[in-house]
Amino acid sequence: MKMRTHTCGQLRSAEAGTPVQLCGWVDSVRDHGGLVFIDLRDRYGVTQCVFDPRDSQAAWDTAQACRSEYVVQISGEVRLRPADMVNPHMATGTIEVRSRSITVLNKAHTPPFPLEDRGAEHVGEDLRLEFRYLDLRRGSMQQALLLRHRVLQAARNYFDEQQFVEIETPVLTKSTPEGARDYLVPSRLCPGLFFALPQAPQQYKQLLMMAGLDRYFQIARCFRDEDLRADRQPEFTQIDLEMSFVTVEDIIAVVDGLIARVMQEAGHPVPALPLPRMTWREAMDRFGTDKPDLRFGMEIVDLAQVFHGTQFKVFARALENGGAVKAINAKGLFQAPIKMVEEDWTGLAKEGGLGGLAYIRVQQDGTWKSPIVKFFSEAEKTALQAALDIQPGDLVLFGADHADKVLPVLGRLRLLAGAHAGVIAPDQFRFTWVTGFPLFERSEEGRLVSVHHPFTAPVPEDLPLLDSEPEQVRAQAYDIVLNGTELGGGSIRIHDPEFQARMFKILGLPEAEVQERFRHLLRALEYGAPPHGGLAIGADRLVMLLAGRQSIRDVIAFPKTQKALDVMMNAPSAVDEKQLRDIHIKLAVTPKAEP
RNA sequence: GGGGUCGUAGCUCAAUUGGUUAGAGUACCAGACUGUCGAUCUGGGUGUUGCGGGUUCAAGUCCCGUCGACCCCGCCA
Repeated sequence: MKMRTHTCGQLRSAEAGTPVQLCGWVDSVRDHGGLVFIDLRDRYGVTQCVFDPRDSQAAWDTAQACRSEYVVQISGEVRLRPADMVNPHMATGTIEVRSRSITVLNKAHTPPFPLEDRGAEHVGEDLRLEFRYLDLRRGSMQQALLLRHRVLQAARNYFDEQQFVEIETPVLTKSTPEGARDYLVPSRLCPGLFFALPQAPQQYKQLLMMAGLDRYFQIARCFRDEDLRADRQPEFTQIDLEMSFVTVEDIIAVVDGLIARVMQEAGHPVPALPLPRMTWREAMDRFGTDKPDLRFGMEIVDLAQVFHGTQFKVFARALENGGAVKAINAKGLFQAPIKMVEEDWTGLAKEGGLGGLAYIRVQQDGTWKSPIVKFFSEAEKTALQAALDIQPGDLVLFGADHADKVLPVLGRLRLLAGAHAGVIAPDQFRFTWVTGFPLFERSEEGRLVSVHHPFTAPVPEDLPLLDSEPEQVRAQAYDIVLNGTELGGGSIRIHDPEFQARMFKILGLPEAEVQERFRHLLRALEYGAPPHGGLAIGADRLVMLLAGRQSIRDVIAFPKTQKALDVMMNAPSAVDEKQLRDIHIKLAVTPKAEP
């Protein structure tokens, strides 16, 4: 005999008269003294079960003693509800189960927070995480996990159709000091040596191309020991892929198809393909960021022409020093609190290295209120109005300094202004590719470092600049961006061992270090490496955006808190002496007592 | 490492200028009720105001420290 014949979301009018047995959680008990109603819940839905003492006194007794979240088994018969008792808000609202017996499979304490989505949305997240198994009983959390499953399943199907092979790569691997901080795992068999958990399967997937696997993908867990954010967890999931004998165009086409498939699976409008593209330079100039949010305007406008030869010293000095004067028009925000503009936003500009933040508030009658307008000539005002399409009610924000300082500041102000104005449509999905990233940038110490990673191939026509002006060299790298979030990125890799060695040299890596860290890769390149490239998409971020959530924690079953703690399992935790002895570790600190 | 918001009943929150016995909704408990479905009605407060110290006649409120959650900067090749 099965424990249940149907699920709690399954029964309809067609089953009227059928004997059924249901299992689930007590969602609510409504005790009328005579009749008792139990709403029985499982993953699939809720079914109303009615207990009438005239049907079974024993069942009625048990039913009225049930409490929320008891796990019960109910058997009875499906019955059509009278027309005036149909509940149009329930999928199973046309029927109920006339119950003849009920078994309490397990009692339950009163939950520490309400499990109805209505009451649970404002519950402290730390409490939800401590009792995550209860939090995950909630419909909205189950929907999120279900969407995640469907998106990943759709990705698997898509890649399978495209002749990709799913291959697992090691989780115990080698530390790579560049990039993010590694999670380390001590080796018991090799005293004093450590594995690292992978930040990404980068080198393994390249080696799979050299193995001739040609098209690889993996839903890969990755680990980075860095500080957390709403969209960053120390362990996260990438949809990782790599292809041989391809150009940038081939990879973008495959990912375009994946995006379309996933959007369809999530029930969102499928974007027209190919997805739009812009260069990194254009993204920086128009949006002040390499991950532009295209859901609203307020784009950055260059004012070098407008203020050429201006009397306003701040702008004149910036332009004379090879800098820039740029602005955004925060449309309609002339009444933004002056405190926000002069303290929060100006503070942000100063953090970004600017001297301050100039602004104009355009009153409804068209007059410009601003500390700086008095320095502008009539011609400048006219040109400025035209350049920024200034209308009554607008707020114009200026930045004047070197472009690489001005642009990021205006980019961040644009996002704040857009949010403040409420013009960022939450239900829109605006994808864009960003291509042509610089290959190198200068580190704080002035050293040349890879923007992406040291295996990234340069754009061929920029090769002559490699030694003379390395910072002008563009990479064959690309990011896929959705609504201002970097979803993923990748590149065409270097497949020539001599060129790869030259790259390490340009990056200033000592030969000994190259040998220690990358010998396997350089050697593999010498045994017949195909041209190849790939990309990785942040699966958590993708699902978060598709689900309309604000945090990736909402689409991860068991996420960590901002201090990277698992407050349900209470991890990390102290270990005993013997465990430490086994792995040859001596603690330099006494662990803080656990909470 | 830095900036910010917060911490009061199981949960979500309130508590005037520092002033009586810390309240409300909900949950929970008990009772009533044969058609409810956010059931209803009656009754019940279940509290280490995160923790430690200080100021004061008096602290949920002010000060110092500390712990924790969240958001952001740095960081994330």
